[in-house]
Amino acid sequence: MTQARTSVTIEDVAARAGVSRSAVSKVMRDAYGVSDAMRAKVETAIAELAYRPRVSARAMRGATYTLGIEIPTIKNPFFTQVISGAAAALEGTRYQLIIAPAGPHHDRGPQAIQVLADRQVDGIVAVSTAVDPEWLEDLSAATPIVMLGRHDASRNYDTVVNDDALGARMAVRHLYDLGHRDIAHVTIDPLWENHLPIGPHAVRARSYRETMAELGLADRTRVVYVPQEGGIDDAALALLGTPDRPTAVFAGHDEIALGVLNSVARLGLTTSDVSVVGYDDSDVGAHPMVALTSINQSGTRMGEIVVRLLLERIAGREEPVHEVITPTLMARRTTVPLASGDGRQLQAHDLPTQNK
Amino acid sequence: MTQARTSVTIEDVAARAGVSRSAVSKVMRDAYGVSDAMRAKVETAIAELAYRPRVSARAMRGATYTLGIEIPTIKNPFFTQVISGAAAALEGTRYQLIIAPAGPHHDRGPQAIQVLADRQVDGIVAVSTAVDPEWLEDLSAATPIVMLGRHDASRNYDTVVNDDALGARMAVRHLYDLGHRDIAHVTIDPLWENHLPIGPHAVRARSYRETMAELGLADRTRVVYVPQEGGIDDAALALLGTPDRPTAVFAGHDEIALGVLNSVARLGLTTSDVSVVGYDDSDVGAHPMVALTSINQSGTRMGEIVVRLLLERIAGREEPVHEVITPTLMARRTTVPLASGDGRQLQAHDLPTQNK
DNA sequence: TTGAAAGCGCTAACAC
DNA sequence: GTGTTAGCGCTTTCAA
Repeated sequence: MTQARTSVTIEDVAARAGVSRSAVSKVMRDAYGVSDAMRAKVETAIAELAYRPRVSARAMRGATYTLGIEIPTIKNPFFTQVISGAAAALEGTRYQLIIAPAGPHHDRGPQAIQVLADRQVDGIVAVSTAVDPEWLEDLSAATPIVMLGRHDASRNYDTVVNDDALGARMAVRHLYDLGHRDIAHVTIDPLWENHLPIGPHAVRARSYRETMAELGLADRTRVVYVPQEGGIDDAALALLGTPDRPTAVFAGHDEIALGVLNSVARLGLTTSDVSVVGYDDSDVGAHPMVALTSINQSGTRMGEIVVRLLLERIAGREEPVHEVITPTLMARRTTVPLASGDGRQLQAHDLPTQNK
Repeated sequence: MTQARTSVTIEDVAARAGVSRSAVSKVMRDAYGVSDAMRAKVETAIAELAYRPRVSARAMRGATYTLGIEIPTIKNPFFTQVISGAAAALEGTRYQLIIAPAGPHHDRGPQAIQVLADRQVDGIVAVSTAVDPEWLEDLSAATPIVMLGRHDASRNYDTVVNDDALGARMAVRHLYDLGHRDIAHVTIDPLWENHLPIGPHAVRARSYRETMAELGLADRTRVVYVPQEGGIDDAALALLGTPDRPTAVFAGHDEIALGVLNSVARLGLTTSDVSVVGYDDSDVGAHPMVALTSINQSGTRMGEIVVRLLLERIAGREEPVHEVITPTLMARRTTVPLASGDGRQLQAHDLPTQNK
């Protein structure tokens, strides 16, 4: 009885409407050369049969009208912001978005991108920087690609990056201006980024070192690496559990910053003991109960830009575009002047400013 | 010069290996009847040419080895937990996961599911309850489907639900045991669930009412609806900004609970004035700086189960399965005894308790 | 303006 | 054990 697993094809629609398959195809893609009468007939038949063209079949000749986005992990809210922005930008177009998460293993980025390519998407947004440039060149020859957060330039693919060097500098200087000198940087293990110096975290780390040096704090420079997922707490506890703990931490992203705050709390400390700055300005961090000072790089906006660039590429643009976003510092309660006692939690004293 | 946009096909591999296309196909699917010698030759050719079979072409005859998951919004961390669980369960299989977010519009669930069906995925996990049962029957006749959080039963699709009635009861009783009588429920607008009484939030709301009635608090019952995305703060401010504000709030999920806490803070109140319970036990809520009391329904575990059921269906199971998960209460700092004093953050006044 | 026909890259009978 | 062949559902020349 169950006819099951068989669905209506373009052939059925053609029969119902009393026209040819190609006629139906033309109507669907509103191609040139269809009379109003035929269009009406076909559209009726489509509606009556609830016909849905199969993307797979279509992919063999034409486009899939699908854009794919690869993200390292769905757990990091910055990436969900990007996705929201991208989805919003696609609203009203005939393109759909599918998402491929790379997951917890630090070498799965290329695999997730490949998953999208195998599915013949019309364009790919990729976030992982752990991708071999050569492989990327090949891939981008066959499919339009936009890389997010990759600090290099290629003739074949577009890039959208935040000015990570500036963001890191702002974070460090903000802490410095509050009187902090012992400023550590906690960031993700560079293994994740395949040791390439072009990922956002590599750039932030470099800028952190440079800024510390500029401020005459080269000897106070301390970088701690944490695994991509999990393990943040252990690393933070180790850093903060020692007598010579830093008075401030600049975290590579908000998730790490939250882990650091977690450890601060577990050690019975407060943000008067350890100031914390994050990166991404996620909703969670912005919540009044957390009030995390953070660098905003507007994931939503980046998502929108990324989609725009991809659609331009699909429409035929050949020259590469490399967009740079300027970040903003959002000062909140997790950064407080050094050596302050507290009210809400702080009063002002003067800080020894040892500028040159 | 750029040969571009043309890639290696099964034909090329066959030629390189000096065998037929079907031989290559068999090796790829490790089907029966290939000599070791041939296998070796073919595998070499595949590697040398970096051949990737096209999922679209494969979809026309066989399987896509792709599972699709539809979620209402990527912003709700519970869904990202489910995705993580599902992805983990797929590790080591040849199946891939793609994600289709429905986005901010409350009627886009079916559309997102359709996106997956159009792409010929081998199975679909769907979360939206705003789906016409009849349409679902049709779809599930053609593609294996597991519905998450849908409190109904069908012969064609499997379901995985949390015992939402129990969870809501636990939340209300927990507050009651702390002395609260004025307990409001803030949940998402039922429009989102298409007015069907089978969605998790509808069930929680019903259970809330019933539990209140059982406790003799029928006249204290108060339900406030908020839009799916955004608008939580406004609704919460309106609820808490009045003199007869409730002393406790049971929120439909953690995101809403965070919004309520946000409003609590903005009104200059603390959780000593208003206790808050959430649902989902998200990472954010569990953070020590938030310490949200919540009902845990283990999204990760649900994701794993959902994948297992789907793979069983694909393997041929016909009889429907309906799994029910038992939730757990995680008591944390956002729920405090009514009228308690205490060190951390509050002074006591006495409240007029007008019990029957 | 319309339709016939030739594939797209792959799988699965079926022959050899 | 291996190759031949017939499509899967669609788009796209190219004739009519």
